Amino acid sequence: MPQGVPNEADMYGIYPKPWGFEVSLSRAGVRHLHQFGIAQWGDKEEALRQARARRDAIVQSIPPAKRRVRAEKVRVNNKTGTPGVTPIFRADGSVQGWRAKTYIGPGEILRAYFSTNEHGDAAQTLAIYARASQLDRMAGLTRPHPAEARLRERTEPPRMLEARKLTKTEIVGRNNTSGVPGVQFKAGHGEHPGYWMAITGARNARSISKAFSIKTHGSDLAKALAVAERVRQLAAKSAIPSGNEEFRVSSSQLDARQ
DNA sequence: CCTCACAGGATTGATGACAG
DNA sequence: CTGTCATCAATCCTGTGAGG
Repeated sequence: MPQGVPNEADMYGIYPKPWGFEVSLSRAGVRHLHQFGIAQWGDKEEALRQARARRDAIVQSIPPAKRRVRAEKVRVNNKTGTPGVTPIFRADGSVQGWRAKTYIGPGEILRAYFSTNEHGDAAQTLAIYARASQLDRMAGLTRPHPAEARLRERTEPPRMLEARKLTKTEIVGRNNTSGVPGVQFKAGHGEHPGYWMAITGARNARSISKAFSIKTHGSDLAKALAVAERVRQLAAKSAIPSGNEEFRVSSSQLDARQ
């Protein structure tokens, strides 16, 4: 359908973002927008794969409008009540005739004219019938994008999403120094070597945190204790994730030390 | 500070309306 | 009959604010 400069075929409806990819398709006035962050899906390739799968699912489940339906829609600037049918006026303002015009495709515009001299009041009706006849020549769906039809008519269903989306508490921030979300290093004052700290935010409450001194536990154990504390904090928050490799590894490391 | 949902503006081609 | 302009609707793109 009418559009800006179309994306490359494999990127139809997909827009790269600094943080990942956005899927944005519009059907029947409804915008279908989904975002796939690199942090949530592990890497850029996986985020793009997920975005494509979602895009394909939308394209295959929601076809674009039929061209004929769109052509029959009465627009706000229509003055006759019948799209494609317009009166032709003489210089004195009287109606000279009625015309039906329909755009079928490039280089194929159907036109029919009915003068009031020849047909009288029936000219408008004849033009309306002609318009209906012209619309019978209009087939197919609107083309939102050159690649849309190929994607929609693909026989195989879109690949289902195998990867698990990370929750917010599992996402490792770009500036995270520990590799574990919610666990961070805090420098100590003066000669103190510092701390490993677990911190978890709480909805409608102050965040909870606990520090483990490197001076007391040593760097590795302090970090492991902070990771374990983070797990405990998440459990207390009733949001403990399952099957998270990061936590399993960290917990086993802690177990080996105790 | 980061992610993400949401909103809205810019851009563009298809189409209707209209003038000559 | 033909050309031009206005409008529409979808894609493309950017900004903002909530939540963590």
